Amino acid sequence: MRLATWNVNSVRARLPRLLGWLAETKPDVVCLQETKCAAAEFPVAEVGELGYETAAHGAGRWNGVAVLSRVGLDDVTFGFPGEPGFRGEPAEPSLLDALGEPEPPGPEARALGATCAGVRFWSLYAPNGRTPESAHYTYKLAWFGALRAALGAELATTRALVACGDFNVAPTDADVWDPAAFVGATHVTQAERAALAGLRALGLMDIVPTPMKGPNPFTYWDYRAGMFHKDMGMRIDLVYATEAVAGRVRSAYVDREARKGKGPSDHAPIVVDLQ
DNA sequence: ATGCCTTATTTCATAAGA
Repeated sequence: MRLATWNVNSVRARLPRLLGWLAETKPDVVCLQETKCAAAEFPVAEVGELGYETAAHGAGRWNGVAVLSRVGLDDVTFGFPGEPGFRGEPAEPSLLDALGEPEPPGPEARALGATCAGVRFWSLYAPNGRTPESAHYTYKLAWFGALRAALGAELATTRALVACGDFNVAPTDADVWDPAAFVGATHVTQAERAALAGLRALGLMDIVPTPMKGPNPFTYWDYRAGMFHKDMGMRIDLVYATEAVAGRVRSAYVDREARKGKGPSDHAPIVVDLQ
């Protein structure tokens, strides 16, 4: 079985490239992030022509996740139990606050679970966090905490599970092009890395992909200033798998070819082949 | 060679990304 994860940065803007990549790479299961469209707007028919079923979770211009599968797609779950929403700083006290307990914000479209060929998949798009001082950072850590609890509950009864996607955390200093450039920034803080360690403590293993070129298994390069061409990137897209899956891994690579050329996503796909 | 930011939207400007 061939599985993949890819932050496509808009599935509709990326559709020609996504279809070409699917036809060439022929993954069996694909977890997509930042689809940036409502579920009803997802190009289900187009990927269907290539043999894929779709489960899509999205609410418009931000976020959005999906799973494509040509080996079955069952038990689809939109979001996870306890998933928090974002609560920003209110500009002024709202009328609702004055009336009592404010309504908690609903979760964003950042997680979708599905079972394909006997493997439980989670396509995940972690909050960015913006800066360590931001309410978005607090939200990011809360989201990871709830994710850990939800995955832990599933793992009580599930042996084969893959939680993959854009985690928006670089696991180590080797996973950014220049650690000095990230001092005081999000994606590299101790608390974010501890959140990843919490997931690994559930029994999930980090399937580190092989780079196609150079020493760094980066998966993201900013669009600006020729960052890709200088390999000034980050490894923030991760594949976390239980032993039952990790033990079947024959190879894993970052498809940097998909980051080249006209109109790429700023993330490259990770492709994993299982026995 | 791989090439210097892109996306969707309340669109000719903005928020967000990481």
